[in-house]
Amino acid sequence: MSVGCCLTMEQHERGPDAAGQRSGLREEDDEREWCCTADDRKTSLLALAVASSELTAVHQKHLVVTCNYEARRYGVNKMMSVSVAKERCPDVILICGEDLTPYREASYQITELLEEFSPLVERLGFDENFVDITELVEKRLQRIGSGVVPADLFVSGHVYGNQALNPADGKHVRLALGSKIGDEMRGAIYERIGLTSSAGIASNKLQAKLVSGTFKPNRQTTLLPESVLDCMGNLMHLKQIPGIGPKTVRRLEFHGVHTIHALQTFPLDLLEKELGVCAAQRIHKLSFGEDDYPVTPRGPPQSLSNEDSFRKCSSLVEIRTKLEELLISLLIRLQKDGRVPRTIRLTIRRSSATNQWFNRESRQCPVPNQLMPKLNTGTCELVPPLVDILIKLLQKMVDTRYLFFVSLLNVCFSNLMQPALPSPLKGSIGFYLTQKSPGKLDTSPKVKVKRQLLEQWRESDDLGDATSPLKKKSNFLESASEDSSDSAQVFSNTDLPPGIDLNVFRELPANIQMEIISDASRSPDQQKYHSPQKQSIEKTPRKGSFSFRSLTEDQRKLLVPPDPESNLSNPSAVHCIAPDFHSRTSAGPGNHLEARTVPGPSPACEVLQPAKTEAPTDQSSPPFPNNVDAKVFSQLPAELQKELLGEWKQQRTMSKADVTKRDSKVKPSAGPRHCQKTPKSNSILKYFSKR
DNA sequence: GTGGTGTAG
DNA sequence: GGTTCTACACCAC
Repeated sequence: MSVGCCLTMEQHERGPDAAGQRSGLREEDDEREWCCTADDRKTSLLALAVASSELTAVHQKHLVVTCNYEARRYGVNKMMSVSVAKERCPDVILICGEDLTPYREASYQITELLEEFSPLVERLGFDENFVDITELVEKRLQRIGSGVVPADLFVSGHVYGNQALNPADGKHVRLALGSKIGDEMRGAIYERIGLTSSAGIASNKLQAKLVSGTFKPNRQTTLLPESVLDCMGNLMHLKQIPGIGPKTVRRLEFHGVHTIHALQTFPLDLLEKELGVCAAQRIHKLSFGEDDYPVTPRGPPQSLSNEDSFRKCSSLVEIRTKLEELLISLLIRLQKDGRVPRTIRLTIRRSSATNQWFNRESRQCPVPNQLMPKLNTGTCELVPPLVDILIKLLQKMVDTRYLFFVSLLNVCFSNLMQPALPSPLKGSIGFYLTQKSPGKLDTSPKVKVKRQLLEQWRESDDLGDATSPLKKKSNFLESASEDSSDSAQVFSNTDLPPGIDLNVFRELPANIQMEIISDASRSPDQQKYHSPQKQSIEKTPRKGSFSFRSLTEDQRKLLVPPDPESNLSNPSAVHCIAPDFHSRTSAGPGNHLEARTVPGPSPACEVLQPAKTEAPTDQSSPPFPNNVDAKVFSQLPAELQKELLGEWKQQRTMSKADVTKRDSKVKPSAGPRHCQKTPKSNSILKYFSKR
């Protein structure tokens, strides 16, 4: 029999000495009464940012995604628009919850802590973890002696349905021991990270998850086998079963299945016809509380993505700006992760007159070989070529010669591979040896990672292709070893930075050893081999710190080449101000957005815009360009119409200057795309009628 | 490998 | 199909 534990983070109670500072959250949040209920879903970690003593809400874009009880007393609620929240509660403090960096990092700390108990930890979102504690339980059972049940055997926390424990039942004994372990885990999370949590202890993942929320906050519940059917029967909705989402619910309800009981008794063959054999059998079993899916540690994420949504984005200039921002924070994460992506994907969502929202659509392509080695080095020079690739992917989905509206952009790096060589640009090999969350190499014990790295080093040294990245590594070693040829020192543990295994260290090439040692002598804030906690907690900048807007001026200079010449020669390096967008996304005090410095020519000359084909800028002319059909325009949502009018008006005032600039600075041969003729009048109809 | 769908928090 | 920002599994091709 297996024993599983599902832990859900929920609360942040201690002062800045605990998780406040360590997870990079607001230091002033020193009193916390915040707690989340079982139905809070993803917001519990976001809630960490909420100062409970004040009226506080977390928002993403124009929506309040969560708020504290103080704010709720004034009528603020989740999923309420920010404007309504402000109306009801003018003093509410709004915290932007769009940058998930602090939550992601806190989340990985928790997972790592749980891995100290058992290697079988499966993350579910940012705030839930499944832990398979079967082995731990068995060990404890052996310790107390088989068949001998201690008289003081009891269940830590609650028992579902108040069912009495039967000490003669082996399953009961194991679950009781499991409850003790669950208690210890929650204690450790509280002691070391400062978060309270709820837990469910049961015989499988489904059951553990379902009971974990029975008593909240800061409580745990154990489900004994005899209560499983009760537990399932008490679920009010099909959607409460993890694995049954809204689509499946609708399909089930279409066939008259509205309750758990109805699902249990629904003929399996009909279910298989409707959902397919696999899915049908799975959810049928789930309805009885049966779940044979094992706890599966996922290791590091399989992809890294970043997205932003907006009401509309209709020009390549805006798209480029957005893509740059998304890419920059992604590249920083990629650098921390240490792996190299082989695939890049762009996902968009577009809006139109007829359908407010399209489903997402995406296109992906391999990352060009020449870019790959640099991708995790944090260098800014990759932004322009990557943006170019993304624009090409966009143009596979959208004909950008015509008017288009995109309301979401998502950039995703996937197919993440360990680099063939630790990048010298990274500055520290120790980084590879010790780096863990959130960009960790692996969640397995450090030694294993080190061995893998050493194997990689050995393997790569055996290869002789002069053009391969591996050979480049070798070249790097050769050049480096010239400097360190006399460094055949004998090192002891005291020479090494914390966390580096001496035996592993000794197997590294001499020059790499020197690099690690020289890293150790740097000032602490320069070092990259903090202990995992230090690295992920103390070094974590405050919320929003990884977005371009919040970078320091120096950082921006690093990321945005200041040379106007380079911008001229490479249009994709042009950076623009998008005041309209920025003002919409600005997030209140402490998170305001700044206009970006704009080297290079005006971005307006870069991309075809509807305004460029407008009628002469006569005040008496229609307010929109003459290639836009008035009828079609009138079908657009009022909001869009308003924004377009404003935009076109602005462009009209700018167009003269732009044309002059373009004529004087840009040669006709600069790029066919930029010189394409605008679509014929009314061609916008094509766009709208198609969809 | 690609692209879409569904699910999850 | 309520948002947002992820992440993964699965399937068809």
